[in-house]
Amino acid sequence: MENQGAGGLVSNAICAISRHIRDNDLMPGDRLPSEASMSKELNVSRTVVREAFRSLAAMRIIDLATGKRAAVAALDHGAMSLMIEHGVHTDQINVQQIYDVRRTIETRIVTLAAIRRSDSEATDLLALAQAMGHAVDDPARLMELDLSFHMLLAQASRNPVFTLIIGAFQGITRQTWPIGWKSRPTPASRELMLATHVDIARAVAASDPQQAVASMSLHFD
Amino acid sequence: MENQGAGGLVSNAICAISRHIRDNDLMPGDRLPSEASMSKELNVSRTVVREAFRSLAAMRIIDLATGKRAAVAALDHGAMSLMIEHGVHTDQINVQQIYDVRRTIETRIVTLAAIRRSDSEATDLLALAQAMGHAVDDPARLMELDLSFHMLLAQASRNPVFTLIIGAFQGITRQTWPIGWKSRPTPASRELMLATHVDIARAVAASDPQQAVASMSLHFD
DNA sequence: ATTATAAACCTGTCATACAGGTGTGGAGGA
DNA sequence: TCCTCCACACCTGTATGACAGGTTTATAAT
Repeated sequence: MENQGAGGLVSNAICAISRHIRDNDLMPGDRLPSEASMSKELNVSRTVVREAFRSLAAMRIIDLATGKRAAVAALDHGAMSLMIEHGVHTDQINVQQIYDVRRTIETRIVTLAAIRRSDSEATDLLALAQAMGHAVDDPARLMELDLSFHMLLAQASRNPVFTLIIGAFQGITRQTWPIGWKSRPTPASRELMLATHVDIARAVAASDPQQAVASMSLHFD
Repeated sequence: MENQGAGGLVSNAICAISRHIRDNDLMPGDRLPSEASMSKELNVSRTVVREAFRSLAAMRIIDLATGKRAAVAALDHGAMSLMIEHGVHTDQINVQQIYDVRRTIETRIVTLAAIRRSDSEATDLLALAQAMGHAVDDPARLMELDLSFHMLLAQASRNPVFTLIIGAFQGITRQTWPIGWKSRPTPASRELMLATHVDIARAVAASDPQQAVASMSLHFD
């Protein structure tokens, strides 16, 4: 992929495994060679192969499980979530910047979702928005519903990259959401926030992109 | 971070190291404990600690170097790039979808860049756009200039998350750019594409967000 | 005080061993 | 012939010990 003959044996092994996936057109779920056969093929110790596998697993490119052989992984935002959290904790990213990205992306997402959503997504979205209204007194639950709402919206956009990015923000959002909630102390402002979600869901269900964007803008103010 | 008492010793170690970074407020460049001391503290073998370090290094959360102790890493898109490439190679993402995300994001980027760009960024951007004009016959070089152009634009937006995401697309773009270039065979259409970049650079230099967005839209058509 | 050198420390890699999870094929029964 | 169950082969997870080479630090010599 990038390092070929240098950079340490582990890097080489990572490249070799990645190449193996590409060259054999492996799809998610397909299994890779065992550590032993890999180490024989590359003429390195099992240690090296193991560390390579671990590295790919950390990036969620492959799945590891004891006893079973490694398998190609499906798209997953877990690793990206950790990376974003790291950036925030080390003051390289601030929450406001993430908010700006989310606004940019979710504006596009909601447009696509209004056009491409399936019927079941429309109903689920509405159900989530309404469930949020019933969880005003349970912040933890409310937060999870909020996260699910935006995640489902992203899925409805039918663009996995959007889903990936929104998912990548979940980790840090879980840690900062309560702060935002506390900054909205009056019942009126809280009701407004919940109403916004219902509006978005309704606009998406009605396949009305413009109304959806308008509601989303409100949500981010 | 997430797994506490379960999921394998390596996961535990990863969490412990992450926590160590957060609890001690380590900043990029700060060094972590050695593998040996870590393994003693966590009561696991050095093998486990090593695999944990490797995992964090794969996500570019820490930097490893032989002889030196591990250090907290600066934000880097290398890992995300690999993840995106993996998604494309396994048919979980298609290039068109990435294009849509780029368009969405770069439209916002160019607005911010027009507002927040430094003077040197404005000059560099123009220089890059013009250099592209002189490299029409050298596709490889042209591509790299193109990538640098959009990367610099992202940096000028003063939002590292945008920079991160644009950077994450570099890997796959390097593999698909030539295809797009070939689909633009006539000199006229190629000139147009180059002119678009100059237009963007000029609009950003002139601090004219609306013109910048207009030029960017053209670029994506 | 500066510099050269040696010792201490650290990571990269290997070989080996063993516990425990997984999958498969074959033996035996219906 | 087909199904069930089990033992065995295979595989991963973890530990230990060893050694080569790179890095840092402390020491000694100038």
